Amino acid sequence: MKTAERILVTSLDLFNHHGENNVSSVDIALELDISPGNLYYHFKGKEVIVAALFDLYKSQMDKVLSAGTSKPLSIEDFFYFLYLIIEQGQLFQFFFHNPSDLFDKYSGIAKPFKIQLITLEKCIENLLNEFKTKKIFAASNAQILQIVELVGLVFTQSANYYSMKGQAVDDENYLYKSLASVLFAVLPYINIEPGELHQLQEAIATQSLVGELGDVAE
Amino acid sequence: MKTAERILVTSLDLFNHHGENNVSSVDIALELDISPGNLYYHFKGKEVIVAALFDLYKSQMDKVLSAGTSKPLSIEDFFYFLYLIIEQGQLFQFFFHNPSDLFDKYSGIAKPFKIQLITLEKCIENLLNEFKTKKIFAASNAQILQIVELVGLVFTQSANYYSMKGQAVDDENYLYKSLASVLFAVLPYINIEPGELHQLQEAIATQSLVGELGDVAE
DNA sequence: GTCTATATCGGGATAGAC
DNA sequence: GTCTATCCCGATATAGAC
Repeated sequence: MKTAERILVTSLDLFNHHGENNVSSVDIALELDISPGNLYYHFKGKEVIVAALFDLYKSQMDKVLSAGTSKPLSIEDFFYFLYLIIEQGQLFQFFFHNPSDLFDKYSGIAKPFKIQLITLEKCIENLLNEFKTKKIFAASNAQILQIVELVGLVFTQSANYYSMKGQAVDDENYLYKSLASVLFAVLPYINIEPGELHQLQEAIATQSLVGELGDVAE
Repeated sequence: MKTAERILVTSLDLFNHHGENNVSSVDIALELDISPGNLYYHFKGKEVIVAALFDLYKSQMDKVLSAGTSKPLSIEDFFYFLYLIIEQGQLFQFFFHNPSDLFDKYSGIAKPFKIQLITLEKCIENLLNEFKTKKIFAASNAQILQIVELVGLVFTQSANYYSMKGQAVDDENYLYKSLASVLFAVLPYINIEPGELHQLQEAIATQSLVGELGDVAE
Protein backbone atom coordinates (compact mmCIF):
# COMPACT_ATOMS: atom_id res chain seq x y z
CA MET A 1 0.00 0.00 0.00
CA LYS A 2 1.27 3.45 -0.89
CA THR A 3 2.05 5.82 1.96
CA ALA A 4 -0.72 8.23 1.02
CA GLU A 5 -3.29 5.48 1.21
CA ARG A 6 -1.90 4.14 4.47
CA ILE A 7 -2.20 7.60 5.93
CA LEU A 8 -5.88 7.75 5.03
CA VAL A 9 -6.68 4.30 6.40
CA THR A 10 -4.82 4.90 9.64
CA SER A 11 -6.27 8.38 10.09
CA LEU A 12 -9.80 7.09 9.63
CA ASP A 13 -9.19 4.40 12.19
CA LEU A 14 -7.70 6.79 14.74
CA PHE A 15 -10.39 9.40 14.15
CA ASN A 16 -13.15 6.85 14.60
CA HIS A 17 -11.69 5.49 17.81
CA HIS A 18 -10.50 8.63 19.54
CA GLY A 19 -12.33 11.45 17.79
CA GLU A 20 -10.75 13.73 15.22
CA ASN A 21 -10.17 16.31 17.93
CA ASN A 22 -8.01 14.01 19.98
CA VAL A 23 -5.76 12.83 17.18
CA SER A 24 -2.87 15.12 16.24
CA SER A 25 -0.82 14.94 13.08
CA VAL A 26 2.01 13.62 15.21
CA ASP A 27 -0.21 10.83 16.53
CA ILE A 28 -0.95 9.73 13.00
CA ALA A 29 2.70 9.85 12.01
CA LEU A 30 3.66 7.94 15.13
CA GLU A 31 1.10 5.23 14.49
CA LEU A 32 2.45 4.80 10.98
CA ASP A 33 6.11 4.95 12.03
CA ILE A 34 6.80 7.84 9.75
CA SER A 35 7.91 11.36 10.60
CA PRO A 36 5.57 14.33 10.91
CA GLY A 37 7.47 15.96 8.08
CA ASN A 38 6.74 13.03 5.84
CA LEU A 39 3.09 13.17 6.72
CA TYR A 40 3.00 16.80 5.69
CA TYR A 41 4.64 15.95 2.43
CA HIS A 42 1.64 13.81 1.49
CA PHE A 43 -1.15 15.79 3.13
CA LYS A 44 -0.69 19.38 4.12
CA GLY A 45 -2.37 19.02 7.49
CA LYS A 46 -5.42 17.28 8.87
CA GLU A 47 -7.72 19.47 6.84
CA VAL A 48 -6.68 17.75 3.63
CA ILE A 49 -6.95 14.33 5.21
CA VAL A 50 -10.45 15.01 6.46
CA ALA A 51 -11.48 16.30 3.04
CA ALA A 52 -10.13 13.16 1.37
CA LEU A 53 -11.99 10.98 3.86
CA PHE A 54 -15.17 12.87 3.18
CA ASP A 55 -14.81 12.25 -0.55
CA LEU A 56 -14.45 8.58 0.21
CA TYR A 57 -17.52 8.61 2.44
CA LYS A 58 -19.54 10.42 -0.16
CA SER A 59 -18.60 8.13 -3.00
CA GLN A 60 -19.42 5.01 -0.98
CA MET A 61 -22.68 6.39 0.30
CA ASP A 62 -23.68 7.46 -3.19
CA LYS A 63 -23.14 3.92 -4.38
CA VAL A 64 -25.47 2.60 -1.70
CA LEU A 65 -28.09 5.24 -2.39
CA SER A 66 -28.18 4.64 -6.12
CA ALA A 67 -28.43 0.90 -5.51
CA GLY A 68 -31.49 1.57 -3.38
CA THR A 69 -33.24 3.75 -5.91
CA SER A 70 -32.47 2.00 -9.18
CA LYS A 71 -35.22 -0.57 -8.86
CA PRO A 72 -38.39 -0.93 -6.77
CA LEU A 73 -37.81 -2.28 -3.29
CA SER A 74 -39.91 -4.49 -1.07
CA ILE A 75 -40.30 -3.51 2.56
CA GLU A 76 -37.72 -6.13 3.44
CA ASP A 77 -35.33 -4.73 0.84
CA PHE A 78 -35.95 -1.33 2.32
CA PHE A 79 -34.69 -2.40 5.69
CA TYR A 80 -31.67 -4.04 4.18
CA PHE A 81 -31.08 -0.78 2.38
CA LEU A 82 -31.21 1.05 5.70
CA TYR A 83 -28.85 -1.54 7.09
CA LEU A 84 -26.30 -0.70 4.39
CA ILE A 85 -26.68 3.01 5.01
CA ILE A 86 -26.16 2.68 8.73
CA GLU A 87 -23.18 0.44 8.10
CA GLN A 88 -21.57 3.05 5.86
CA GLY A 89 -22.18 5.73 8.45
CA GLN A 90 -20.52 3.56 11.04
CA LEU A 91 -17.39 3.20 8.92
CA PHE A 92 -17.03 6.99 9.08
CA GLN A 93 -18.34 7.48 12.61
CA PHE A 94 -16.02 10.34 13.41
CA PHE A 95 -17.92 12.70 11.11
CA PHE A 96 -20.91 12.35 13.40
CA HIS A 97 -19.19 12.76 16.75
CA ASN A 98 -19.19 16.52 16.79
CA PRO A 99 -20.26 17.89 13.44
CA SER A 100 -20.57 21.51 14.51
CA ASP A 101 -16.96 21.62 15.66
CA LEU A 102 -15.85 19.72 12.60
CA PHE A 103 -17.62 22.10 10.26
CA ASP A 104 -16.13 25.05 12.11
CA LYS A 105 -12.61 23.74 11.77
CA TYR A 106 -12.95 22.40 8.24
CA SER A 107 -15.48 24.65 6.70
CA GLY A 108 -14.93 23.09 3.29
CA ILE A 109 -16.88 19.96 4.10
CA ALA A 110 -19.79 21.62 5.91
CA LYS A 111 -21.93 22.27 2.86
CA PRO A 112 -21.26 19.00 1.01
CA PHE A 113 -21.86 17.01 4.16
CA LYS A 114 -25.22 18.62 4.76
CA ILE A 115 -26.19 18.13 1.16
CA GLN A 116 -25.26 14.47 1.40
CA LEU A 117 -27.44 14.06 4.48
CA ILE A 118 -30.38 15.83 2.90
CA THR A 119 -30.02 13.71 -0.23
CA LEU A 120 -30.14 10.61 1.89
CA GLU A 121 -33.28 11.75 3.66
CA LYS A 122 -34.94 12.75 0.42
CA CYS A 123 -34.17 9.32 -0.89
CA ILE A 124 -35.88 7.66 2.06
CA GLU A 125 -38.82 9.99 1.72
CA ASN A 126 -39.22 8.95 -1.91
CA LEU A 127 -39.12 5.29 -1.02
CA LEU A 128 -41.80 5.75 1.61
CA ASN A 129 -43.95 7.60 -0.90
CA GLU A 130 -43.56 4.73 -3.33
CA PHE A 131 -44.75 2.31 -0.68
CA LYS A 132 -47.66 4.59 -0.09
CA THR A 133 -48.56 4.46 -3.78
CA LYS A 134 -48.39 0.70 -3.69
CA LYS A 135 -50.77 0.74 -0.72
CA ILE A 136 -48.46 -1.21 1.52
CA PHE A 137 -47.86 1.84 3.61
CA ALA A 138 -50.33 4.41 4.93
CA ALA A 139 -49.23 7.74 6.30
CA SER A 140 -49.88 11.40 5.72
CA ASN A 141 -47.14 13.57 4.26
CA ALA A 142 -46.52 15.09 7.67
CA GLN A 143 -46.14 11.63 9.15
CA ILE A 144 -43.73 10.62 6.44
CA LEU A 145 -41.62 13.67 7.18
CA GLN A 146 -41.66 12.78 10.84
CA ILE A 147 -40.49 9.28 10.06
CA VAL A 148 -37.75 10.59 7.81
CA GLU A 149 -36.58 12.90 10.56
CA LEU A 150 -36.53 10.08 13.06
CA VAL A 151 -34.52 7.95 10.65
CA GLY A 152 -32.09 10.83 10.23
CA LEU A 153 -31.80 11.22 13.96
CA VAL A 154 -31.18 7.53 14.48
CA PHE A 155 -28.73 7.34 11.61
CA THR A 156 -26.63 10.31 12.68
CA GLN A 157 -26.90 10.26 16.45
CA SER A 158 -27.57 6.78 17.82
CA ALA A 159 -23.88 6.10 18.30
CA ASN A 160 -23.49 9.27 20.34
CA TYR A 161 -26.50 8.37 22.41
CA TYR A 162 -25.26 4.90 23.27
CA SER A 163 -21.76 6.08 24.06
CA MET A 164 -23.24 8.80 26.24
CA LYS A 165 -25.23 6.27 28.22
CA GLY A 166 -22.03 4.34 28.67
CA GLN A 167 -23.49 1.21 27.22
CA ALA A 168 -20.63 -0.41 25.39
CA VAL A 169 -22.62 -1.36 22.31
CA ASP A 170 -20.38 -3.24 19.95
CA ASP A 171 -20.45 -2.54 16.24
CA GLU A 172 -22.81 -5.34 15.37
CA ASN A 173 -25.34 -4.75 18.11
CA TYR A 174 -25.29 -1.12 17.26
CA LEU A 175 -26.53 -1.83 13.75
CA TYR A 176 -29.38 -3.97 14.98
CA LYS A 177 -30.42 -1.57 17.68
CA SER A 178 -30.54 1.28 15.20
CA LEU A 179 -32.54 -0.76 12.74
CA ALA A 180 -34.92 -1.85 15.44
CA SER A 181 -35.58 1.76 16.39
CA VAL A 182 -36.41 2.66 12.82
CA LEU A 183 -38.59 -0.37 12.34
CA PHE A 184 -40.40 0.46 15.53
CA ALA A 185 -41.24 3.92 14.27
CA VAL A 186 -42.36 2.69 10.87
CA LEU A 187 -44.28 -0.37 11.92
CA PRO A 188 -47.58 1.23 12.86
CA TYR A 189 -47.95 2.54 9.33
CA ILE A 190 -47.27 -0.63 7.43
CA ASN A 191 -50.22 -2.33 5.80
CA ILE A 192 -49.41 -6.00 5.62
CA GLU A 193 -50.28 -8.98 7.72
CA PRO A 194 -49.05 -8.06 11.18
CA GLY A 195 -47.50 -11.46 11.72
CA GLU A 196 -45.22 -11.07 8.78
CA LEU A 197 -43.50 -7.94 9.88
CA HIS A 198 -43.42 -8.62 13.56
CA GLN A 199 -41.36 -11.52 12.45
CA LEU A 200 -38.95 -9.06 10.91
CA GLN A 201 -38.92 -7.00 14.06
CA GLU A 202 -38.29 -10.11 16.08
CA ALA A 203 -35.44 -11.00 13.76
CA ILE A 204 -33.88 -7.60 14.23
CA ALA A 205 -34.43 -7.59 17.95
CA THR A 206 -32.80 -10.97 18.32
CA GLN A 207 -30.06 -9.91 15.95
CA SER A 208 -30.44 -12.70 13.50
CA LEU A 209 -31.15 -10.18 10.82
CA VAL A 210 -28.45 -11.24 8.42
CA GLY A 211 -29.92 -14.70 8.14
CA GLU A 212 -33.35 -13.26 7.56
CA LEU A 213 -32.50 -10.48 5.20
CA GLY A 214 -29.18 -11.37 3.73
CA ASP A 215 -30.52 -13.26 0.73
CA VAL A 216 -33.40 -10.90 0.10
CA ALA A 217 -30.90 -8.27 -0.82
CA GLU A 218 -29.01 -9.97 -3.59
CA MET B 1 -23.84 39.23 41.68
CA LYS B 2 -20.70 37.80 43.21
CA THR B 3 -17.78 37.13 40.88
CA ALA B 4 -17.94 33.36 41.42
CA GLU B 5 -21.54 33.31 40.33
CA ARG B 6 -20.88 35.57 37.36
CA ILE B 7 -18.16 33.20 36.25
CA LEU B 8 -20.57 30.28 36.29
CA VAL B 9 -23.30 32.10 34.39
CA THR B 10 -20.93 33.43 31.76
CA SER B 11 -19.16 30.10 31.37
CA LEU B 12 -22.44 28.30 30.84
CA ASP B 13 -23.43 30.82 28.22
CA LEU B 14 -20.13 30.60 26.37
CA PHE B 15 -20.04 26.81 26.59
CA ASN B 16 -23.56 26.52 25.21
CA HIS B 17 -22.88 28.83 22.31
CA HIS B 18 -19.40 27.81 21.27
CA GLY B 19 -18.90 24.40 22.84
CA GLU B 20 -16.83 23.77 25.94
CA ASN B 21 -13.91 22.76 23.74
CA ASN B 22 -13.75 26.10 22.03
CA VAL B 23 -13.86 28.24 25.13
CA SER B 24 -10.59 28.76 26.97
CA SER B 25 -10.16 30.07 30.50
CA VAL B 26 -8.86 33.27 28.95
CA ASP B 27 -12.01 33.62 26.85
CA ILE B 28 -14.14 33.43 29.97
CA ALA B 29 -12.00 35.97 31.79
CA LEU B 30 -12.07 38.27 28.77
CA GLU B 31 -15.84 38.11 28.50
CA LEU B 32 -16.14 39.04 32.16
CA ASP B 33 -13.51 41.76 32.00
CA ILE B 34 -11.46 40.13 34.70
CA SER B 35 -7.95 38.73 34.54
CA PRO B 36 -7.13 35.05 34.01
CA GLY B 37 -5.40 35.10 37.37
CA ASN B 38 -8.55 36.27 39.03
CA LEU B 39 -10.53 33.53 37.35
CA TYR B 40 -8.13 30.98 38.73
CA TYR B 41 -8.51 32.45 42.17
CA HIS B 42 -12.19 31.50 42.13
CA PHE B 43 -12.10 28.29 40.12
CA LYS B 44 -8.92 26.36 39.65
CA GLY B 45 -9.47 25.64 35.96
CA LYS B 46 -12.35 24.68 33.73
CA GLU B 47 -12.64 21.31 35.38
CA VAL B 48 -14.02 22.88 38.54
CA ILE B 49 -16.35 25.13 36.57
CA VAL B 50 -17.77 22.22 34.62
CA ALA B 51 -18.26 20.24 37.80
CA ALA B 52 -20.13 23.13 39.39
CA LEU B 53 -22.33 23.48 36.31
CA PHE B 54 -23.12 19.80 36.42
CA ASP B 55 -24.23 20.08 40.04
CA LEU B 56 -26.53 22.89 38.99
CA TYR B 57 -27.92 20.84 36.11
CA LYS B 58 -28.48 17.86 38.33
CA SER B 59 -30.27 19.77 41.04
CA GLN B 60 -32.59 21.49 38.58
CA MET B 61 -33.34 18.32 36.70
CA ASP B 62 -34.01 16.47 39.94
CA LYS B 63 -36.56 19.11 40.84
CA VAL B 64 -38.38 18.59 37.55
CA LEU B 65 -38.27 14.82 37.88
CA SER B 66 -39.66 14.76 41.38
CA ALA B 67 -42.43 17.16 40.34
CA GLY B 68 -43.37 14.69 37.62
CA THR B 69 -43.49 11.67 39.88
CA SER B 70 -45.06 13.05 43.02
CA LYS B 71 -48.62 12.81 41.77
CA PRO B 72 -50.40 10.96 38.96
CA LEU B 73 -50.20 12.68 35.58
CA SER B 74 -52.62 12.85 32.71
CA ILE B 75 -51.28 12.31 29.21
CA GLU B 76 -51.34 16.05 28.71
CA ASP B 77 -49.42 16.57 31.93
CA PHE B 78 -46.97 13.99 30.73
CA PHE B 79 -46.15 16.02 27.66
CA TYR B 80 -45.78 19.15 29.67
CA PHE B 81 -43.45 17.19 31.91
CA LEU B 82 -41.39 16.23 28.85
CA TYR B 83 -41.45 19.86 27.82
CA LEU B 84 -39.86 20.86 31.11
CA ILE B 85 -37.24 18.16 30.83
CA ILE B 86 -36.25 19.16 27.32
CA GLU B 87 -36.15 22.77 28.41
CA GLN B 88 -33.76 21.96 31.24
CA GLY B 89 -31.57 19.99 28.89
CA GLN B 90 -31.50 22.93 26.54
CA LEU B 91 -30.26 25.24 29.30
CA PHE B 92 -27.23 23.00 29.63
CA GLN B 93 -26.84 22.08 25.97
CA PHE B 94 -23.09 21.95 26.06
CA PHE B 95 -23.10 18.73 28.08
CA PHE B 96 -24.71 17.02 25.11
CA HIS B 97 -22.51 18.36 22.34
CA ASN B 98 -19.74 15.85 22.72
CA PRO B 99 -20.20 13.79 25.84
CA SER B 100 -17.48 11.26 25.14
CA ASP B 101 -14.83 13.97 24.89
CA LEU B 102 -16.26 15.73 27.90
CA PHE B 103 -16.19 12.59 29.99
CA ASP B 104 -12.63 11.92 28.88
CA LYS B 105 -11.46 15.35 29.92
CA TYR B 106 -13.50 15.63 33.08
CA SER B 107 -13.81 12.07 34.23
CA GLY B 108 -15.42 13.16 37.46
CA ILE B 109 -18.77 13.89 35.88
CA ALA B 110 -18.95 10.83 33.62
CA LYS B 111 -20.57 8.50 36.13
CA PRO B 112 -23.00 11.00 37.70
CA PHE B 113 -24.10 12.21 34.31
CA LYS B 114 -24.91 8.73 33.09
CA ILE B 115 -26.74 7.96 36.28
CA GLN B 116 -28.79 11.11 35.88
CA LEU B 117 -29.74 10.13 32.35
CA ILE B 118 -30.69 6.61 33.34
CA THR B 119 -32.76 7.96 36.22
CA LEU B 120 -34.62 10.20 33.82
CA GLU B 121 -35.35 7.33 31.48
CA LYS B 122 -36.44 5.06 34.31
CA CYS B 123 -38.78 7.80 35.38
CA ILE B 124 -40.39 7.98 31.96
CA GLU B 125 -40.65 4.23 31.82
CA ASN B 126 -42.52 4.24 35.12
CA LEU B 127 -44.93 6.87 33.89
CA LEU B 128 -45.68 4.88 30.76
CA ASN B 129 -46.28 1.80 32.86
CA GLU B 130 -48.72 3.76 34.99
CA PHE B 131 -50.61 4.80 31.88
CA LYS B 132 -50.67 1.19 30.87
CA THR B 133 -52.21 0.21 34.19
CA LYS B 134 -54.83 2.88 33.73
CA LYS B 135 -55.59 1.43 30.30
CA ILE B 136 -55.02 4.69 28.50
CA PHE B 137 -51.91 3.29 26.93
CA ALA B 138 -51.30 -0.10 25.36
CA ALA B 139 -47.83 -1.37 24.66
CA SER B 140 -45.70 -4.38 25.47
CA ASN B 141 -42.71 -4.00 27.76
CA ALA B 142 -40.40 -4.21 24.78
CA GLN B 143 -42.34 -1.45 23.07
CA ILE B 144 -42.18 0.71 26.16
CA LEU B 145 -38.43 0.28 26.28
CA GLN B 146 -38.24 1.25 22.64
CA ILE B 147 -40.23 4.38 23.29
CA VAL B 148 -38.07 5.27 26.26
CA GLU B 149 -34.96 4.84 24.14
CA LEU B 150 -36.40 7.09 21.45
CA VAL B 151 -37.25 9.72 24.02
CA GLY B 152 -33.70 9.50 25.33
CA LEU B 153 -32.33 9.85 21.84
CA VAL B 154 -34.53 12.85 21.09
CA PHE B 155 -33.78 14.46 24.43
CA THR B 156 -30.02 14.12 24.22
CA GLN B 157 -29.32 14.37 20.50
CA SER B 158 -31.97 16.36 18.65
CA ALA B 159 -30.01 19.56 19.00
CA ASN B 160 -26.95 17.93 17.46
CA TYR B 161 -29.03 16.55 14.65
CA TYR B 162 -30.59 19.88 13.74
CA SER B 163 -27.30 21.73 13.93
CA MET B 164 -25.74 19.05 11.77
CA LYS B 165 -28.39 19.51 9.11
CA GLY B 166 -27.66 23.19 9.23
CA GLN B 167 -31.24 24.06 9.96
CA ALA B 168 -31.04 27.05 12.22
CA VAL B 169 -33.71 25.91 14.64
CA ASP B 170 -34.23 28.57 17.27
CA ASP B 171 -34.65 27.66 20.88
CA GLU B 172 -38.42 27.72 20.86
CA ASN B 173 -38.92 25.76 17.66
CA TYR B 174 -36.44 23.26 18.91
CA LEU B 175 -38.59 22.46 21.91
CA TYR B 176 -41.68 21.96 19.81
CA LYS B 177 -39.96 19.86 17.21
CA SER B 178 -38.52 17.59 19.88
CA LEU B 179 -41.89 17.25 21.56
CA ALA B 180 -43.56 16.52 18.26
CA SER B 181 -41.09 13.71 17.58
CA VAL B 182 -41.83 12.12 20.92
CA LEU B 183 -45.55 12.52 20.53
CA PHE B 184 -45.33 10.97 17.11
CA ALA B 185 -43.62 7.89 18.48
CA VAL B 186 -46.05 7.54 21.38
CA LEU B 187 -49.27 8.31 19.55
CA PRO B 188 -49.99 4.89 18.02
CA TYR B 189 -50.10 3.38 21.49
CA ILE B 190 -52.44 5.81 23.14
CA ASN B 191 -55.97 4.65 23.82
CA ILE B 192 -58.17 7.70 23.79
CA GLU B 193 -60.40 9.25 21.23
CA PRO B 194 -58.12 9.89 18.28
CA GLY B 195 -59.47 13.37 17.78
CA GLU B 196 -58.46 14.49 21.20
CA LEU B 197 -54.79 13.77 20.89
CA HIS B 198 -54.38 14.67 17.29
CA GLN B 199 -55.45 18.02 18.55
CA LEU B 200 -52.48 17.96 20.87
CA GLN B 201 -50.21 16.94 18.06
CA GLU B 202 -51.59 19.71 15.94
CA ALA B 203 -50.98 22.13 18.77
CA ILE B 204 -47.38 21.03 19.07
CA ALA B 205 -46.83 21.05 15.35
CA THR B 206 -48.18 24.56 15.05
CA GLN B 207 -46.23 25.59 18.11
CA SER B 208 -49.10 26.88 20.10
CA LEU B 209 -48.36 24.39 22.78
CA VAL B 210 -48.01 26.81 25.62
CA GLY B 211 -51.54 28.01 25.18
CA GLU B 212 -52.81 24.46 25.03
CA LEU B 213 -50.79 22.98 27.84
CA GLY B 214 -49.75 25.88 29.97
CA ASP B 215 -52.72 25.82 32.32
CA VAL B 216 -52.93 22.06 32.47
CA ALA B 217 -49.60 22.05 34.18
CA GLU B 218 -50.25 24.30 37.14
C1' DG C 1 -10.02 39.90 45.39
C1' DT C 2 -7.74 41.33 41.66
C1' DC C 3 -3.96 42.35 38.68
C1' DT C 4 0.48 41.54 35.56
C1' DA C 5 3.95 38.65 34.22
C1' DT C 6 5.64 34.47 33.16
C1' DA C 7 6.49 29.38 32.83
C1' DT C 8 5.10 25.22 30.54
C1' DC C 9 3.23 22.28 27.32
C1' DG C 10 1.22 20.34 23.08
C1' DG C 11 -0.29 20.77 18.40
C1' DG C 12 0.35 22.71 13.76
C1' DA C 13 3.47 23.83 10.39
C1' DT C 14 7.80 24.37 7.63
C1' DA C 15 12.87 24.51 6.07
C1' DG C 16 16.55 22.10 4.58
C1' DA C 17 19.51 17.93 4.62
C1' DC C 18 19.62 13.18 2.92
C1' DG D 1 10.00 10.30 -0.20
C1' DT D 2 11.64 10.67 4.08
C1' DC D 3 13.99 12.53 8.03
C1' DT D 4 15.53 16.03 11.86
C1' DA D 5 15.29 20.37 13.75
C1' DT D 6 12.86 24.16 14.72
C1' DC D 7 9.34 27.84 15.06
C1' DC D 8 4.92 29.64 16.21
C1' DC D 9 0.91 29.78 18.72
C1' DG D 10 -2.83 29.11 21.92
C1' DA D 11 -4.24 27.09 26.28
C1' DT D 12 -3.29 25.90 31.08
C1' DA D 13 -1.44 27.16 35.20
C1' DT D 14 1.06 29.78 38.84
C1' DA D 15 3.87 33.42 41.38
C1' DG D 16 4.04 37.59 43.41
C1' DA D 17 2.72 42.56 43.57
C1' DC D 18 -1.23 45.67 44.76
